[in-house]
Amino acid sequence: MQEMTEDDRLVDALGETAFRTMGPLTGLAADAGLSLTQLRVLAILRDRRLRIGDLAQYLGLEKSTMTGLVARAEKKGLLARVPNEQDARAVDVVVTDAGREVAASLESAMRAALLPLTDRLAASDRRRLRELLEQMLR
Amino acid sequence: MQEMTEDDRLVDALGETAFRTMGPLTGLAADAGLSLTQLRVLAILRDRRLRIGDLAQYLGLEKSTMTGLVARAEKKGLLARVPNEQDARAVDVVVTDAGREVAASLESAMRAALLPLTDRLAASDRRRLRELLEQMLR
DNA sequence: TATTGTTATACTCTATAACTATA
DNA sequence: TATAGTTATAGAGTATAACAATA
Repeated sequence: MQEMTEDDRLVDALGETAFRTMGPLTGLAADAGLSLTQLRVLAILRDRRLRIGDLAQYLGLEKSTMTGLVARAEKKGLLARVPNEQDARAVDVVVTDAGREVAASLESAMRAALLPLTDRLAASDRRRLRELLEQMLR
Repeated sequence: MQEMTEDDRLVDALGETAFRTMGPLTGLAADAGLSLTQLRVLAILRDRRLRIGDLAQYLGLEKSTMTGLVARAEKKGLLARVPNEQDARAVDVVVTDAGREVAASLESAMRAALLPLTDRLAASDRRRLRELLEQMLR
C-alpha cells in the first residue's frame, strides 16, 4: 500500500469538506424549493446583472441549460429577464425583490447550518482556518 | 449593512471552498461517464459491501433512487448485485474489478485536479490547513 | 458570417406512491 | 403486518444539435 503524501492528504480533506458542506446546503435549498445551482445564481446576481451567456460561463454550464434554469426561477418570481440595451440579441437576468428576500433568509439559514461543522475547532483555530481558506480562494 | 462576524466569514469561506472543489470533481467524474453520486458509491463500497437500503441511508437518498443508481452502474460493469445470505429480500451491492480500476484511476486524477486550488498557499500553510480540516472532520 | 438565446430531444438524478416478495 | 427492494411516474438539471433574430 502506497503511503499518502502530505498533499494527497490535503486534497482528500478538501474533498471530504466539500461533501460535508454541500449536504446541508443542498437540503436547505431544497426546503426552499430551490436547487443548489439556482441558489448560486441568486447569490451571483445579488450585486450585478449578467447576460444569459455570461451567467452560463460563470457557472460552467451550457447556454441552453441556463435558459431552463432562469425560466424556472422566473416562473417562481425570483428572477426576471430584461432586454439588454446595447445588444438586441442579449438578455439580462436580474433578481426580483422576492428573490432577494429568499436569498437573504437562506443566507442566514445556511450559516446556521454550517456552523456546527466547525464545532471541533477552538476559536483561534477557526480564525486561522478562515484565514487560510480566504487566502486559498483569493 | 450589517458587519459579518468572524464565524460568518468562516462559513462563507467553507461554502465557497465546497463549490470550487466540487466543480473539478464533477467534471472529472463526467469525463469518466459517472455522476458525483456514483463516484461516491464506488468510494464507499471500496472496502465493504452494503445493502441497497443502507447505501441509500448513508447518502441521504431514497431507496428507489438507489435502485436506479446501482442499475446504471451495474450496466456499466462497475457494480454488481448479489443476494444477501441472511435475508432473501435484501441485496448486497459490491464493486467489480472494473469498478475498482475506474475508482483508482479517478482518485489520482482528482488529486491532480484539486492540487492547483492550493497553489496560493506556502507548503507550511498547506500543512496547517490540512491539519485544521482533518481536525474539523474528525 | 458570427453570435445570442431558445427550442427540441435525450439521459441522469431525484422523489413519491404503488407494488412484490419475504420476514 | 412490517420491511427490502423494484417499478411507474413526474420534475429538475444537464448536454447536444438545430434554429431564429440580430450583429
